[in-house]
Amino acid sequence: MSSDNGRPEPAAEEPGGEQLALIRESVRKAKAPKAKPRTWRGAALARELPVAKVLVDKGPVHLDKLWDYAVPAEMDAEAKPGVRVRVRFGAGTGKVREGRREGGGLLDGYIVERVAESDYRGPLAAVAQVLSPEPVLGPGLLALCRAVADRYAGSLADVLQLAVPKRNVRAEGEPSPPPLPPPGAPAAGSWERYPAGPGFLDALRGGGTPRAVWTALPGPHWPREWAVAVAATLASGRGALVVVPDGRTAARVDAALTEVLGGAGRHVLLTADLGPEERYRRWLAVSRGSVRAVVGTRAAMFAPVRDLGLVGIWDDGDHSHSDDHAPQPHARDVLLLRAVHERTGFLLGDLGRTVEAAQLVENGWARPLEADREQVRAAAPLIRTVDEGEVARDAEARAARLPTLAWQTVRDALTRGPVLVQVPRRGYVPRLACERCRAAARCAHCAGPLEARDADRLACGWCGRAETSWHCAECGGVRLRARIVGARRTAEELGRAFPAVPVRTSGRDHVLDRVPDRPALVVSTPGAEPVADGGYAAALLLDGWALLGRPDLRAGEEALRRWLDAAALVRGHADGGLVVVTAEPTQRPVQALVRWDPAGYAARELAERAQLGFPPVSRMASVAGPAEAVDELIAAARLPEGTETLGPVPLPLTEPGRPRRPGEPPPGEEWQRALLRVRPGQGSALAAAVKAAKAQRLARGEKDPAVRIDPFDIG
DNA sequence: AGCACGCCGACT
DNA sequence: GTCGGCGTGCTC
Repeated sequence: MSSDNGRPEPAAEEPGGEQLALIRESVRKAKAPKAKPRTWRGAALARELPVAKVLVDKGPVHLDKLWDYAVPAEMDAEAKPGVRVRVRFGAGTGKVREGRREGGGLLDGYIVERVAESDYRGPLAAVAQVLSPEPVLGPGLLALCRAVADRYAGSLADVLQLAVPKRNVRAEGEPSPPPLPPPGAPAAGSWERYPAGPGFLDALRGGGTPRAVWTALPGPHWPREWAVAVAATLASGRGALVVVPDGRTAARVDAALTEVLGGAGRHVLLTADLGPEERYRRWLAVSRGSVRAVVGTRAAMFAPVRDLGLVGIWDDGDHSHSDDHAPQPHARDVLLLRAVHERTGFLLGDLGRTVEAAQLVENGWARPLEADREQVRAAAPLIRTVDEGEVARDAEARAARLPTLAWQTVRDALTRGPVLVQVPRRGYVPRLACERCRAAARCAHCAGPLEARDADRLACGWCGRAETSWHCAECGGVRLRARIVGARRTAEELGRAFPAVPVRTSGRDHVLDRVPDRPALVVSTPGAEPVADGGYAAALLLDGWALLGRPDLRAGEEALRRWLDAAALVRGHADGGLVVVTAEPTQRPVQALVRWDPAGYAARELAERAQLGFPPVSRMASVAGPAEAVDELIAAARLPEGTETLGPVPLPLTEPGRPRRPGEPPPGEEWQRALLRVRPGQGSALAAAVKAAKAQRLARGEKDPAVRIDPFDIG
């Protein structure tokens, strides 16, 4: 019964599509293009609801609407809402010539709805084929995808490609296991360490929808705490979804869930490294309601969990939470949308705190879920700082390239266990800073970051204005210093210094998961730190200035995040854990680390962003493309009143050979980028205006600039 | 994206 | 007079 062939041979064997195509052709022959809709009545159409509203999933963006197709009677049973279909699209009108088949190419899509009548004034083509009877796009998932598309000024089709996995015939053919009954309520366990912890769990267990920003205590307990929160939600008869930045973390939470839920039947792990087939198998288990708890990486944010009671995200500052496919939705935002639309609880957990999380707390949408100061002090290691200036003055340190305190700390700690050494990755471009107070140099007009254009010319990276008489807004200084990325400290160097101790490395290429509880030096780049089974005895966080000097609005936040992540792997103060960070002790992120006060840091940062008109308080859209395209899009958009346009400024050329990231010019093309900035509360109006302008331009077949809402990687 | 239709210049 | 340029617009 295969119907996939390109040969239009025996009409009898080809159900539906061909037959209706013929009918339609005869209609066209019989009468002029317009009028006479429904002449195809009498064909073998479904008796009830013979019209399918179809969402075409590939092809040009402006097809971002529903199209009506006729449902042949043979397909009636299978052509349910949510199933994948193929339809003929385009160019159908004129091809009456003999010897050629009518209709344009076959496009994939989904049936969104079955209705009784079409309001399209013309003959309907038929659904060409139901690809599979599996309803993969339910009403909830569709509504979510629509909301995400609007939020990001993107097309529904683009979002669907992120949300619905590719079909796999084998996985789809298998039944999913029957659902297990909800588990019993778990004990609060280490959640007791947070005053509001047990109450949060009680609310979940009781069917409530609590919302919290959770600042996790350093140490190894948070994966299990996630598992307990999920179990409490399952106990209420609802589902739960937790999104984490990477597969390593997902595996840790998955293991904790298996433990807490007493087996693997009630939850699934959804990560990219499963491969398409297994991933689809698990996704189907969720979609079919046989599993109601999901932990996974960012694509799992769309998982169609039935009767969702809790959405969670861990470490929302990690860049992996932002999808790199258009329209680049961020897991935090998608889960926020789900929490609102699906009326669920919300838990954002982090060792630190992003400015966005601080905003959720500040505007009262979520409650802080934090431990008392004494708990924090006991769980966190002791933090010592070594000033860069001190390193320079200390002759011994300069020779050894490590300050004395760091040497002593390592030597001492190595008698008690492994020592972690965090070394920034190379390739960070430092930004310009005041020589006296080291505040970032910002544009006097729009507060964008100043950049050195060539030899001595300064210009703003946002609005492009030249700066000829810069002076520091903080201290009045007039001299800038451009910092240079220093040499990377290598594992070999440390190996020579401590010949008796094994040296392990973990970085982009080889990421270690765990290291045993034995003396060893573990050299790692930020984000790749292995977990030490008994906690590290100490950690060195080297070259802090390289993290702090990044030309990014989030440099401080990001540096603090990297440090907290590494320091959280070190034994607590009570167990002798010690961290040495080489960075200016006067810098705010450094002070926040020493006090272990990420919430305070984020609150201050948020206040400052508000004052300077930075995201996330102000909302922004970035528009990048060829100069005319950018200008035209902005001119055509009916932007909310008071929208500021910064730029356009030329973007750096893409070096050939390097994989191109979205929003970057193709090699050889010169692109401009403008930033649109609106006041708080106008973010969705901005997205809607840009989306409308994009659609309008695309309808005329013009090249569309790359639009990004809330870009986080700007100056 | 394709592929129509549609309204102005070089040609038999 | 006709053929044909590719500039707008539609595709169920």
